[in-house]
Amino acid sequence: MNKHDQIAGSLIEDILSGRYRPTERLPSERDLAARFDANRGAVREAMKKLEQIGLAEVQPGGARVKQAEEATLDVLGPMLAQGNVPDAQLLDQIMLVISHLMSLAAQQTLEVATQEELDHIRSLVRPLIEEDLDREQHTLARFELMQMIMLRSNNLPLQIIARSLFEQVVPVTAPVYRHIVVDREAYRIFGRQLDAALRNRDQAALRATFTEFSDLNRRSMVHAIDAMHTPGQEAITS
Amino acid sequence: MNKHDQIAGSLIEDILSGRYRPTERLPSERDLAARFDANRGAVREAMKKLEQIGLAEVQPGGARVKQAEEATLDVLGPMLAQGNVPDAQLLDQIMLVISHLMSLAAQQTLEVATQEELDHIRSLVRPLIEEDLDREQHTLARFELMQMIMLRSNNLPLQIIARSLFEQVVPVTAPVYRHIVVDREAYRIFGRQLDAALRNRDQAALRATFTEFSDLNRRSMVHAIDAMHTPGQEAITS
DNA sequence: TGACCAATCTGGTCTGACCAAAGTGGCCGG
DNA sequence: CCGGCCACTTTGGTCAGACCAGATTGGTCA
Repeated sequence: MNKHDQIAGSLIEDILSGRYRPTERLPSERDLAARFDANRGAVREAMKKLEQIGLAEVQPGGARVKQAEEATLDVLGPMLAQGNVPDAQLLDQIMLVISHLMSLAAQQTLEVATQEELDHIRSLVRPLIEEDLDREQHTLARFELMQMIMLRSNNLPLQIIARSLFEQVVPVTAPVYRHIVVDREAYRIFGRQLDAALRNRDQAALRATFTEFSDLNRRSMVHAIDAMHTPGQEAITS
Repeated sequence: MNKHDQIAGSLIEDILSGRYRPTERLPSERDLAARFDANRGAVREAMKKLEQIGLAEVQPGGARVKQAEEATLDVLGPMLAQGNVPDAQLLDQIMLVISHLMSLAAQQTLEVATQEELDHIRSLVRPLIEEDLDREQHTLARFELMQMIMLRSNNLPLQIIARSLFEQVVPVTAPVYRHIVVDREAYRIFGRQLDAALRNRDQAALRATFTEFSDLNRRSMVHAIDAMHTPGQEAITS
């Protein structure tokens, strides 16, 4: 791995775990270079990364630690990655936000999308209702549906936020997916409601349904993580 | 100004204005260094910034331009700053998202905040109802109220997203504020509804009211920008 | 014509140096 | 003994030059 990524990762972990506290000064770049047996340039790259994430503020005279509330979205990934199992509460918060953004996107889509585009979206809903997809296919179909709705909302900020959140969440949740139980029947019901709302161009119904749809994703995810905390018989194969 | 910020700014403008198109290769760092009469290190810093914003992808072999949909939230600021007057549609989209996030935050706050915290929030609503604030004070009071609700929602991702969006919006909208007409009476009405919803811990009412509250902010902002497009002097009708 | 290969170009990294500004501690005057 | 001032040290910021590994490219040869 890159040396500056190692350094950044180590510093991020130090900060998130509380070994360096907000407003505290970080060691000087030269000291860090010595500690990590690295070039000062490598340390500077690492500090740049910390600054980008929003965990540190680098100024002539020294760098200071900032608190998570002042950070950027990029801090969520490292925060989730702390510990063996992703933090369920934080993940729940993220997915709650995603859920509401999806709902907003659906509403926007209904406002601006052409009939053809709506029909295309409905064609993405159909497999969730009719076909008997395995877990992977089902997950893929859900993602595709959400992506398309985001795209058709034609709302750039919305798209960017949603994608950024997904990028933070996906890497840490990927290993969780094998623990997720897909409630196909629930998705079928929501699929039918979604389809009807799209067909009738019913904003209120669409919003409500989509909120439930996203919440279903959310609950099953958080549920799977809780299950990982209390491992059952499923041994993790290497 | 920093040389690498100049370079980054110039490149960002080039990309956003379409002089470099997505998937196109950017000139090599050495070429850019020559063009801007700068050190390659400075160019590299600039490229790091482009990468952070998400407008370029730097790889061994060359850097390529990415499209805005693949960028990060940080791209919104530069996008808004393009042109003399902020893009009204983009700003409207951002504030629509903010509006919904605020509504979500209000709902969350109602769920998790203590009675004392709720009372504190109500005390922030009161000036909007009772006192006769000038434009600046009124704006400040609104900001303070929104910040507090975000804080009390106790939802880190929500706080981060909202703050990030504000950071993108505030610099470009600051000069707009003098054109904003504050509809105090409308705010009074919403203030009373907000206060009632907080007092009764009425989630539905709070969400609905807060959506309207945020939408009022949104509309007045977009309206002010439209006004800037057609300056007051009734010179020539095109 | 198509596959292969070598020259070249690219970003990635390192070294070492100098500068301006912020932080530090000692010194001097009150 | 205390407080303000000043010089010194440390810090990040910037630059120049060099080398490396991998990607790109264009020519060559089968």
